[in-house]
This record gives sequence, structure tokens and C-alpha cells, in this order.
Amino acid sequence: MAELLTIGEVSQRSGVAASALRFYDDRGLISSERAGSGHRRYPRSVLRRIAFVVFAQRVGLTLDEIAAELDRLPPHRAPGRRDWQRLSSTWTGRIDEKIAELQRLRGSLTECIGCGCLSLERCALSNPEDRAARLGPGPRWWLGDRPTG
Amino acid sequence: MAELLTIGEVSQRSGVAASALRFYDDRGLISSERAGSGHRRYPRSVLRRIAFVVFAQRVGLTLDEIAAELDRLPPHRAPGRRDWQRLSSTWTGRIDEKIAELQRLRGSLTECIGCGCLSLERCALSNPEDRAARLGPGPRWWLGDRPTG
DNA sequence: GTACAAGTTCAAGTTAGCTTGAAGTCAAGT
DNA sequence: ACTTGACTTCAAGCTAACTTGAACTTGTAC
Repeated sequence: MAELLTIGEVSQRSGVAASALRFYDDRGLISSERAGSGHRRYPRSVLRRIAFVVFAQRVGLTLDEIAAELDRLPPHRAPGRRDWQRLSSTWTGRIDEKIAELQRLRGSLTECIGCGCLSLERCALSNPEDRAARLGPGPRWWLGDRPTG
Repeated sequence: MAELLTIGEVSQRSGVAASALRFYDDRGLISSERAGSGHRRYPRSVLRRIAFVVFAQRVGLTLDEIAAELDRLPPHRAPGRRDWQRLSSTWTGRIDEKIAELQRLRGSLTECIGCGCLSLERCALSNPEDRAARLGPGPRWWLGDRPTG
């Protein structure tokens, strides 16, 4: 039962690719000591941190946002039950927003099909404001669905 | 009242940037005649086609999928009420799937917070199968949420 | 001592859906 | 004639979150 884990072991246990772990390491989401050889050595607590990252991603947070959340924890500490609960309401709130938005979309869709208008000017579905609001290049992430920045 | 519209006019009426319209044109989503000058000229029906594209994007279809749908219409025809209705069930179905998935996510989140486990091996939230299933590079679109390829 | 797996860094590639810029053409107004 | 604005093509850039490849070093097993 080793105290410190290699990147390969962490990868296996977490299901996250080693390349991704190096990437997280570079971005400061996780941190490692180095063995004399220069190889990364991770404490077990890193697994909870990784779990946190994975879950947060599923909720829809970007890595930057996740990094910000992790920065609010005592340095290098893995999130515990308390932190979990502090975040839970924010996260479920976020999911709820997404659900609500999809339901609104669903509603307008059925409406539009009912009336058969398919008019860009009138139909709520086209939602030109949202589209106009997204400036610059890049894929249109969730196409006008992002709540705040 | 001109019969044919310039790309700028189409852009204004649809709210879609001219650069995007050229992009759609190149991808075959819309098609144009050319004036003697080489400038694009669009029939009015293009507005309905564009509406179709915009709506389909909001539902979550990729441009490739949208192109496939449009290919099933008589060539160069704008989608009418019938086409609309034929597609409506597919689309609302798709939205429903997404909603269901978010609700599942919400459920596991509350569960996980209740038990405080935050274990990558046991917790339903981490969902290693989904993650393992996404191969290759590129951003993890909707992080493991995509139903079929 | 010689494989071979597993680790390292760093740069470049991948995806989608556009945008931006460069360099030039065309049309209308003064 | 000259400017202004709208249009053209084509190549390159942007974003996020990684992956892939090259070139090299370390650690373990036989």
C-alpha cells in the first residue's frame, strides 16, 4: 500500500487519462511532488480533487471556474463533506436553470409547430438577442444558452 | 420590393452574420445564384431555410445533422408546415432526452451530497463509462452527454 | 546488460462553428 | 475621378479541453 501514487496509478483509479492529469497539473487543478527521477508523485487526496473536477465538469463548469472553486479551499486540501454541501446548492441551481431553459425551448417549439409560422422575425425560437449577444469567434457553445458570461 | 436579396439584406432580416451565411453557403446548407458581378443573390425562401437552421441548432443538432435533414427535402425548397411537423417529434424527443439526463445528474448529485462519498469508483456521478467512450481530441462536448456518436 | 514499460517535456493537432484579416472587385454618389 | 460601402475569395485565428507525437530518461524484470 504505497503512500504516494504514480500518474499511471492515479489514471487507473480515477479513469482520467494520464495526459489529462498532466494537463490539470499544468493548470494548477492538482499538484504533485516529484520523485528524484522527476516523475510525479501524488498523495491519495488527489483522487478526491479529481473527483471534484470530474463532477463539476458534468455539471457544466469550465476548468477555469473549477480552478476558482478549488482555490477557495485550504491549499492542497481535497474537498470534504462541508465543501461539498456548500457547493451543492449552486450546482443544483445551475442544473435547474439548464432544465428550465430546455423546457422553455420545448414550449416554444411546440407553439411554433402549432402555428407553422417559422418566422425569424416573430418566432420566439429564433431568439435573435441571444444570438446577437455572442460576439467573437469560437464554436457557439450551447448556442445562446449560457446564462452569464 | 426586390425578388432577390443580397447577402447583406438576408443578414439583416435573419439576424445571422453575413460571414455565417457564406459559411452555410459553402457547406451547402443554403444556396445562391450569382449576379453578373459575382455577388450572391438569394431567393426569399432562403429565409425559411435559415430559420430552420437556427431552430435546429437551438435544439442541439450539429450542422452536419441539419444538412442531412435538409437533404431530405425537395432540392432548394424551403421547409413547409408538413416538414415542420414531421420533424417536431424527433426534436422534442431530443430535448426531452437532454432534460431527462440533467434530471438524472441532479438526482445523483443530491445523493452524493447526502452520502458524502465523493468516490470515483462508486459514485454514479463520475460515470467512467461515458468518459471512456469519448475518444480522440477536441473539447469534450457536453462532457459525456451525447446520446449517439 | 539488455529489453520494455512507464515516465518526462514541448510543440502541434483535433473538434465545431464561425470570425477576422488581407487583398481585391463592383456599384453608387459627389 | 474619387471616395465610400458592400461584396468577393482565401487563409488563418479563436475557444475549450485535451490528445498525439517526437525525442528522451527512468525503473523494473530477466
